[in-house]
Amino acid sequence: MQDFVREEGQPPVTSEQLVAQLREAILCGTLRPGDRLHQDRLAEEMGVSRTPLRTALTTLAQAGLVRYETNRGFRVREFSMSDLRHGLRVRAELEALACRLFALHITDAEVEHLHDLVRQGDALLACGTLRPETQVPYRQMNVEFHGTIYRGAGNPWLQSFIEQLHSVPLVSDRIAIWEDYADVVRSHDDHRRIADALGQRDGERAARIMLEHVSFVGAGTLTRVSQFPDEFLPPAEAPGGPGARRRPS
Amino acid sequence: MQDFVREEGQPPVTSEQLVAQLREAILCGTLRPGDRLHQDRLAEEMGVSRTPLRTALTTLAQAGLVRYETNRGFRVREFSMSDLRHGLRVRAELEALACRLFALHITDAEVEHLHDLVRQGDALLACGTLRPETQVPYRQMNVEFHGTIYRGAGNPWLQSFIEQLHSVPLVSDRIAIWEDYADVVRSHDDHRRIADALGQRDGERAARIMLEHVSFVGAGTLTRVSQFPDEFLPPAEAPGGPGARRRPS
DNA sequence: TTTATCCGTTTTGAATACATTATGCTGCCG
DNA sequence: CGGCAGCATAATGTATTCAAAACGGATAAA
Repeated sequence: MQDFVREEGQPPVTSEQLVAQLREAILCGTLRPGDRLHQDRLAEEMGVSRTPLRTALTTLAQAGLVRYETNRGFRVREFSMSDLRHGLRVRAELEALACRLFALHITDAEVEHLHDLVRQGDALLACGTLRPETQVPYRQMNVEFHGTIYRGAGNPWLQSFIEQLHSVPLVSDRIAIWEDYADVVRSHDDHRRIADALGQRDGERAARIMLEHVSFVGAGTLTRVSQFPDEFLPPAEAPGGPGARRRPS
Repeated sequence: MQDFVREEGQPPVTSEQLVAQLREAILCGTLRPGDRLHQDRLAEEMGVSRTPLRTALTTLAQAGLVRYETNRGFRVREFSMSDLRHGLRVRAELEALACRLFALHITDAEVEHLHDLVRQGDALLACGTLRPETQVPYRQMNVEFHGTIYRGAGNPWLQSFIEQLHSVPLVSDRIAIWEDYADVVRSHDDHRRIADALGQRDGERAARIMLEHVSFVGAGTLTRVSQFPDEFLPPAEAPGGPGARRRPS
């Protein structure tokens, strides 16, 4: 919530730290899509002046997390279903490309790391059902699996673009919504095959699987989002009443 | 270098205009890679205070045209050959994807526009040789051809990423270095075939040609750049003596 | 000769002050 | 009663000021 407030006598806050805090607040939903970002208010809450705050907001605007209109300030960006679909389409394609590139120079150690992550997932899914306490570690494993591949590709542009997409709330695997155990098993099996294909230096096959993998998982997420748009998408005015999310004045 | 100076009594300069001016200066080479961007000096040259200038520089840093180090200021980003190769690889792939997506919903009018651009190129190349005065219009045609496709794809993320790559000095077609007439003719023939394929709604074929097209033209550019690195790339430590643009390694 | 350190200068980063633009209300007019 | 002009308010954009960090050179010691 308003965990922005800075302790007294702390090292001075830099605008870079503000970027991190604001990004976190946006991705966590503390700041909701469409929210107006009053500079004076925010600056006071975060314990800085408007200057570094504006710097941070400018950075986030360029990164696409907030929108800016001249003389009308910043507000948290809203993502339409269309935005999400388009983002997923490109992410799928880029991560597939990452597979092709990675396969060209992947080391045995990297292959082993991927297999290791697959084994972690095996263990988490071994119980035969979706348990709440396995969600977080499974998600971590998933993020690490994808990250290993697109970082390993060794193309800084590719990495940058994929990371931009991963910072979009619902495009990232980070927020994949798992409901059906069978789907998770299938998705995890994709991981296994991708690791195998990369182990055999078959980038094309890995790319094909990755393309389908991201597309399928993303489609599932989008379907669930469209069923319950209130929980994920901006237009939903918080049902918790007007008192919710009130900032201290 | 300091052609920034603003007329007196003009409408106030916004930081967005500064972004445009600085981008232009960087892409044109007025500001050279590695150049330190002194805030006081630049601000005075451009007739504004440091505040909006810093905003503009922050934006450009996020866009990747300048580099920023805390407490050490901004400097024009240097691109290594590796950066350029990686950028081209991704651009080729993304523009190919744009072809596939565009083919799904391209209109007859859009097809006609592409054919029209091809005809413009035909006219410019009709004389059978590379004439200096045709370079600019040919380049404009080229930029418009590619832009029509990747904008027409209708995917904002894809468009954004491609445009990011086009703002990298040597990755963009904007700066393609044409030397061999035969190469230009071949490149132009690629355009013709891409337009044909899109006219037949054959996105796959258009994508294949586009991938090869961008790769081939880019490779040519990179080859020429590596032959005369001094003219395009920064790392060439000027052997012309210590007075020239010295930087600590 | 080389290296380390101190101190003044320069430059950046943040805070404050000022100007400009948008916003919202009131009151008047049709 | 609806609509619009005008003013008061608030919020943004820019300029200026202040503080902290980095740079550079001179000096002193090894």
